[in-house]
Amino acid sequence: MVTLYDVASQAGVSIATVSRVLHGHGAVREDTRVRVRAAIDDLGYVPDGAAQSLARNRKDVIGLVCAEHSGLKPDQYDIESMSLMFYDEVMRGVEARIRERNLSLLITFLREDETLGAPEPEGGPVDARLRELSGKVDGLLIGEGILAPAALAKHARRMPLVVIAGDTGQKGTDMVSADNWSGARALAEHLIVDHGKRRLFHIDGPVTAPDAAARRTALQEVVDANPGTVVVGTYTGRFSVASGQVGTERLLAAGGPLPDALFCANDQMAIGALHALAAVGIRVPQDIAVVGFDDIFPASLCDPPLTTVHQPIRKLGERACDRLIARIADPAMRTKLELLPTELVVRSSCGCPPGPARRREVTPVPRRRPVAVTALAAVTVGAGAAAAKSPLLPTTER
Amino acid sequence: MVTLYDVASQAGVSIATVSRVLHGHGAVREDTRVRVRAAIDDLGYVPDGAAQSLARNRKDVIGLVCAEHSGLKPDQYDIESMSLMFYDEVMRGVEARIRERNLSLLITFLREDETLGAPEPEGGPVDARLRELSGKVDGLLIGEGILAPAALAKHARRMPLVVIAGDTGQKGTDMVSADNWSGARALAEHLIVDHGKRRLFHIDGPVTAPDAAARRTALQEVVDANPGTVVVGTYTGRFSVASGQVGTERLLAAGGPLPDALFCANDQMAIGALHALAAVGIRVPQDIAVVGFDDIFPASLCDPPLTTVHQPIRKLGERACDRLIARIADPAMRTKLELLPTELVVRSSCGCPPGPARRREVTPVPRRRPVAVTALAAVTVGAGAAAAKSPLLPTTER
DNA sequence: ATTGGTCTTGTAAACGCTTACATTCTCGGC
DNA sequence: GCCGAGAATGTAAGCGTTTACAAGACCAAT
Repeated sequence: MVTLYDVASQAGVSIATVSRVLHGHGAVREDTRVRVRAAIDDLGYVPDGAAQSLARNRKDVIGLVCAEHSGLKPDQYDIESMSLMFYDEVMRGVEARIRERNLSLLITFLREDETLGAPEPEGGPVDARLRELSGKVDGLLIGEGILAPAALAKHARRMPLVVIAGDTGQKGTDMVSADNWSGARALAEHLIVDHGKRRLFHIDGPVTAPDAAARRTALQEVVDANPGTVVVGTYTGRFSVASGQVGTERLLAAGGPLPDALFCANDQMAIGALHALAAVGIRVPQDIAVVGFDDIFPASLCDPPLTTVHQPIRKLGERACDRLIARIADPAMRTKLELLPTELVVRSSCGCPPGPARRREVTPVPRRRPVAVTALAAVTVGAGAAAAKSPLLPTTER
Repeated sequence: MVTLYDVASQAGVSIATVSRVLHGHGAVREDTRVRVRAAIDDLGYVPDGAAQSLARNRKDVIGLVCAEHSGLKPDQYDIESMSLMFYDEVMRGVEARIRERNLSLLITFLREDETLGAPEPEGGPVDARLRELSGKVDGLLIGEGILAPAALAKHARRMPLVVIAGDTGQKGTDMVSADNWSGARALAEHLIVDHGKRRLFHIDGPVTAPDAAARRTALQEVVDANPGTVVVGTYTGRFSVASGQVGTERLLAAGGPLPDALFCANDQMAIGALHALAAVGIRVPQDIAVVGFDDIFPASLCDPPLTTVHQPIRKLGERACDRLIARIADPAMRTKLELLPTELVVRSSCGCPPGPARRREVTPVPRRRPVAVTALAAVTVGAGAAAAKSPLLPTTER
């Protein structure tokens, strides 16, 4: 291994001088600089990262902790696994930022069996992995749902840490999330206000999922805000295609009039619903509208193409990274939650005419306390949306 | 920051002893061990990775260098971008191995504008990034097509390095690739031997792509080996949906009898072909068969589902990682190329009946010099395949 | 020549760990 | 009680940087 000493002796200077020309810090006479550069090139010297970290007292490395969905067969993609791409996209966002600042990115996947399928309380293997990691990085980016909020907060106290797509209710930890709530509102309003749907069936996500909660609340609020509208039933799914299908089959088996629309908590379940409906010959969107959430890739491919809400995943990574870097620079900074706007993606499963997807960024709706929302929404939000005459409806298109 | 010294003084021992209980190396009396452990937990001590690396003279980090396809709009998946998932999958394979051995994974994406769209000769920005990286890792995994073979070989001489999906012709560098050649042979044989297709049109990949070359050669060999079979034309595409579409339109515009099959060098182009065919009402597979390569996710979703060849991408990552670790342990080891078997995925675009995909691992065909192949293949391979009566044909299914 | 200032360069002390070697305990056998 | 062999522990020398500080070189002004 070539070290500073080798370069120094080859160039006939001290290691301090070599270090200086390497970083352009102190003043170095032109001819010395040239000599040193020559020696560096000649020997093919590359500074040792570990020694630099030790001397500088920073690693210039940030860690990204992802949850791996292990049900997936290696080397086989399927619709379920599309949610996996979430982290791939986050990673690209993070990496872009990292690189601009000449840092490095350390990746760790946590398998589902490690995370116990549910956020780990504390002291478990994930906790240990995180501690171990903390010796190698300046800060950590961690996905939601991997560690229980309490454990997360504990780690955040010991090292710079920001949570990606975290529970927006949780305070005291830096977080960057998509504005699920406003996105779901926009989607519900599109269905209710723009399309005049009145009787909605809700295929909900797991009760433990914070994003499902946000979407659920938003739907309920929009329904409450629009008299005459009602959620005729709810099925609690598990975010999988199969559960969306089962939920729909249950609905159909129960008999009674078909609801106007199926509001699914994610695209996978919406796709499941589409399957179930197609199986019994119910036409979408003529007989019933179906909408999803997330805008996973197959959403644009299914029949009919799915109206959904797109999340700014890559941006999530970028912002989380920015936040982390800020936190590293100033550990005393106030923690905060940052909500990124989502995008309403209108295709044809909602009843809009077929054609290329129409996209509209959802302006964040300021969130009020539950009581206030119900009261105000009837006036403010409902009326506002109606007055604005959504640019996504066929009549206003173009 | 809590250091060994803090723990040592808290436990009333020397730092050497703390280090010993930390790693269970030397003998430590039970009560001391307990005292030290208590101090560690108490202070929340975590060893500093940089200091460890420096002292141990190894980083326990390996780097993965991926090429990013920059044409992609952030946050929007499309068919083209599915090839991007290649690295995501490789990464998972690598990470799995890395973790078993308690190493860390450092990720770097190279954007297309950095890689100049083509393998960089030497001394360019990628070269510099790689050198820089080499100070932070014990070894590097790098994707094919990022750096020109010569530059790659130069780096390989300076540090442990293995190429993923590299040009299988290149020697002197460790490489792990999928057996494109055997996969393409199997696919071509399925079309020609099993389905009796005689007149094939080839939608080829770019001349610069080594994997396209392997597939091209394989096709030609199978054609040569089967008298009466002919490649009626070739269009050189660019691996994109659009180029597949254009190629097919050209073919149609040229008039003349329709070939029996379209042999596309990747799935994206096959999907483009499907579009072009559907646009003029030509039915697949009744009027013409179409096959792709890679088995990207949309291949199973398009109409009809695409018969193609699946690559063991995750395994590629695993094996490359294993190889790198071996190389790090023994820098003098002979370099070698490892070919991983591919899988023939039969859906219905080839003319097989619809239904779930039938998969069959392709046994590697020993590669002979061009002359020998042509001579022997007519007997060995052709006859062999016919005798075996492919288990994928409808008649032999089930 | 001396002085004082600016440039340029060198010296040496960290940084936090591992580990070879030295030292001190402990204890059974005498 | 003393010896010697392990066992347990401590000491200190690295590992390759960065950087504060010291020192030397050079030059203009005195």
